[in-house]
Amino acid sequence: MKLSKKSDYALRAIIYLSMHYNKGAIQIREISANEKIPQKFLENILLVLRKAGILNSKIGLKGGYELARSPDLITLGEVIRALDGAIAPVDCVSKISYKPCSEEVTCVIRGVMLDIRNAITDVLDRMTFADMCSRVRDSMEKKESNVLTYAI
Amino acid sequence: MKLSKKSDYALRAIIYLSMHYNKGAIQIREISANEKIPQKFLENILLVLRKAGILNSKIGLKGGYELARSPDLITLGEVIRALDGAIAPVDCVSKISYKPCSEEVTCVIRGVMLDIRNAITDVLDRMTFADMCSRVRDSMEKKESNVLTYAI
DNA sequence: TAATTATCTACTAAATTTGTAGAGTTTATA
DNA sequence: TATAAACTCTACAAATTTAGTAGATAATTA
Repeated sequence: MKLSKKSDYALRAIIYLSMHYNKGAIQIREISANEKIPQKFLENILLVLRKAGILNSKIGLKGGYELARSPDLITLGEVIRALDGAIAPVDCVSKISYKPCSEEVTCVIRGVMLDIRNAITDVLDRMTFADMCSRVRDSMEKKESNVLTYAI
Repeated sequence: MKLSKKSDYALRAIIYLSMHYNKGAIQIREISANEKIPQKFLENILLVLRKAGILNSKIGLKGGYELARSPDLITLGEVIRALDGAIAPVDCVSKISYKPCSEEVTCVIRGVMLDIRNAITDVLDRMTFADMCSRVRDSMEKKESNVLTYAI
C-alpha cells in the first residue's frame, strides 16, 4: 500500500508549481534543486504529467513547465493515477484498469477491497493542489519559517 | 497501493479456515487445492501467520493448521500487517514502522497520507473473519451455488 | 517402523521501482 | 543566424521487491 517515489516526487513538484502559479514557466532544474529530486528522474515524471494534460511546457530558452489548469482543478488522485496507474488495491475494483476476477460474484475479498478503494479515492479525488497550498501556508505561518520544502 | 499475492492468499486461506472453524486441523494441501494457491508458497505464508499468533499448528499424521482464536477476534488488518508490514502509504504515518521524514512539521503530503492510512485501517481493522464468513454465506445463498471458493 | 505433516533455510526467477545516459529538437535572444 | 538553454525521447541499468521453488529436518500418529 505504498506511495511510490515517482508519485511522491510528482506531488511535491506540482505543489511547487502551484505555489508559483501564474508566474511563468519554471525550469526542471529549479524544481529539482529546491525539492531535492534527481533531475533526470524528474524530467521523466514531468513529461508524463504533460502528456496527461496536467502540465504545459515551453521548450527553449526561458522555457519550463507550468500548470495546465489552476491548482483548484487538479486533484492528488489525478496525479497519482497518471504516474502509477490504478489506485485500487486489486484490479477487479479498479475503474481505470478493471479486470474481472474468477469468482467475482461470490468473492468477498472484492467487497472489502472496494470499500478500501472508495475510502482512498474519497480523500485523493477531493483534495486539490489549491488545498495543498493553503496547508503549506498554514504550516509555514505556524512554524515562522520561510524555508520552502514540501518534502515528505 | 496494491494488495500483494501473499496477503491475498493469506486472506483466502484464513477465510477457508474460518469456514471450517472448530472442525479440527486442516492440512496445507487441502487449502492449497481448494483455493488454488501454490502449496510451497502457502507453507511459507501459514508459517508466518503461526509465528504471528494467528494460527496454531499440529505436526505429524492428522496434523495441520487451525485458527488460534475465533474468527471474530481476527481482523483483516492483523493478517495483512503480519505478511506485508505497514499498511500506511508512507512510513512517517505508520504505527508499526514509523520513521520520521525530513520536514515533518510542515510536510503537507504527510497530512493527506495520514488521512488515507486512517481511511484504510478503518476498514481493515474493523473487518473480522466472522464478518467475511457471513458475507460468504450470504453470497452463496444468493448464487445458489455450493462451490466454495473465496477467490479474488 | 512407516507414513504423514509441519518446519526451516536457502535459493532462484520474474517483475517492478528507481534511477541514468545521451542524442535530438525547439526557441529566445544577442 | 549562431548559440546556449531548455524540454523530448528512447533506451538502458542497477537495486529492490515479489513470487515461487527445493530439499533436508523434525515431530507425530497409528
